[in-house]
Amino acid sequence: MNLNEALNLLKNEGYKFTDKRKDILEFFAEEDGYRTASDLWEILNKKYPGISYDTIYRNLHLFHDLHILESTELAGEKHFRFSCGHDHHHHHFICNNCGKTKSIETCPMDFIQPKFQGYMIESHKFEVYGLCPVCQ
Amino acid sequence: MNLNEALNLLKNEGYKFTDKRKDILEFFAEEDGYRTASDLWEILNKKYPGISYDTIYRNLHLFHDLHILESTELAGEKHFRFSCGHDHHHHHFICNNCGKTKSIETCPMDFIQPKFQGYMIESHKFEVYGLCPVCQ
DNA sequence: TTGTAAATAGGAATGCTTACGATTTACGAA
DNA sequence: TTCGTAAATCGTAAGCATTCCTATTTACAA
Repeated sequence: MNLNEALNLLKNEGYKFTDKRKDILEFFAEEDGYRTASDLWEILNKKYPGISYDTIYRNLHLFHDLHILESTELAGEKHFRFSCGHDHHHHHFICNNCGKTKSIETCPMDFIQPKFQGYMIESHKFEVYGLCPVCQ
Repeated sequence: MNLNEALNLLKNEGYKFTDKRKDILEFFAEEDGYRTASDLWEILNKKYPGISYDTIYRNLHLFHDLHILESTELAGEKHFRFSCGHDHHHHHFICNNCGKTKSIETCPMDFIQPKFQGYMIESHKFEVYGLCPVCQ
């Protein structure tokens, strides 16, 4: 997923193209890490003073539903990042300081699946937290 | 960790012994899964009508700090369970319906640690979600 | 039995998120 | 290009989990 793919997906699904949606997608396309709704609001409010939180959250959910963004919960707050898992399943290391991520290609489910006979597995979460080389 | 160990730990650390603390610990000792603050409030309010949420949260945090309870975040809400990780590190399968858990002894960090040269790993989260045999 | 710090009650405040009526806007059709 | 309409946004209120605060009560040691 990149910026153009996301813009095309929006158009193909029949959603309207607005400056704010473009700027939201550009924001996430430029970031390589998890960001919160208020991170996004801080940036957009410079260009669109008084932008509604409704607009922020509505579009975050829309983009998430369209799989343009993926999300995770960190410290009780939802965080979003540009989706990078369209072509292959993987997990993330997430820097506790800057929010930037590093892909982890190994999926622990490959090792433990056999141990869950009788259980219906619906999803899983594997994330590693710490400090990236830059933030140490 | 069991109920008596928890009660002794409380006493040894100099905390006062109250009926509410006893009942909170008994609640978690009887449950074998993750429960929320309001789950707990629902139960305690029967015996102590009007019990303050302050009491609930203050004690949940106390017990968590004392490692009597462990916690995780599910669907935007903090969940707590009696700690079972004192003697050995492990992860959990968590039933999406009843909250009950099953231990996972395999830790994915054993496989991926070498791939993080230059990164300072501080913590990790691995949880599997689905339906337990009873809830299917 | 009493003194005191700890614990609790009751309720207000906070922070993130969602909801909603009124207004504006994107965009296809005329 | 203009117009009509559904979609998008605004401004603000409400919801929910959680935290905070002060007055009151309680556990427990002296």
